[in-house]
Amino acid sequence: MPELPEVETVCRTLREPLVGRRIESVEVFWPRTVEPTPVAEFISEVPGNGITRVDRRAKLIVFELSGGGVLTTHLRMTGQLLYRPAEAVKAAGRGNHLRVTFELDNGARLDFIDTRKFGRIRLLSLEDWEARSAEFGPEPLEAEFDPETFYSMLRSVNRQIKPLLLDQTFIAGIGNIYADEALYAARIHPQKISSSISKKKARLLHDAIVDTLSSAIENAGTTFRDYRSGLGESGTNQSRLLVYGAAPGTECARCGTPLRRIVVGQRGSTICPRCQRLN
DNA sequence: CACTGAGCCTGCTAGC
DNA sequence: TGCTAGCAGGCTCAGT
Repeated sequence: MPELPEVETVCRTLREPLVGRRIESVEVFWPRTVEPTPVAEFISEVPGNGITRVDRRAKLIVFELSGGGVLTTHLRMTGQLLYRPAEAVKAAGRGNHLRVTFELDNGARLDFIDTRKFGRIRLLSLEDWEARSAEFGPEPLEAEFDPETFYSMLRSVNRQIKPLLLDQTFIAGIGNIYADEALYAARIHPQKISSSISKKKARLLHDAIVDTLSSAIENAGTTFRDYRSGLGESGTNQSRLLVYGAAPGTECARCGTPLRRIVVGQRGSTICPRCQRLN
């Protein structure tokens, strides 16, 4: 599932080929992908726009358009945003799971492929986008996210730490993979109540979040199955994960205790029962 | 306020 | 072997 490092990688790989291009035409094969904009409106509004910026906010890829609007793309679980150079367009064809395609002024194409159809592409005014963006919590790789701030954020609510990390209005961009990895690195149980986390532990968790996300970006993201960069390449970070996706019976890399799979906030979580204790 | 459950989807897999 | 039921999972919304 694409999280901050995967979305950042897609963003970086698409920026160079897309900025400065113009969208010539759009085809929508699955109408719900562009909800709530009606397909007819999407198709009439988007073409003719130049792409002036490609950025990331939380797990969204944001395309700033020359006409003043913004396209935001959320990949959810299985979405892929692939740049097809002109010479590769023919071979790419329509494929099985192509939901939306943008044809560009250089003959290239930007394809939104999404097996499970959970992904969304939204067309927003700049004002609406700014309002939406303001609902997200801080970006964990920005300077504003410092240990002191994080500690006071944790103290401000009484919630289980893992669902809290997954809450995009609390902190932006973290999903199931990196929540499990960061909590394991900081030796914090996913059900630990946020307000009861010590200042020292809060710093450890802060640093674990930053380190986990940064090194995942350096490794171009985690590819389990569907995730690809904007140019179709797999990531390599999966080989560095210590808990997420571990086979049953896998031993903790630190203490050798068999890892355990539990459910927290309705999501599967892998922990070391010895390193990550509730009390 | 904090948490739970349904719904959105399809591909894979465990179990028969 | 062939089938089906159930699971996975980010996010939103309604309900407790």
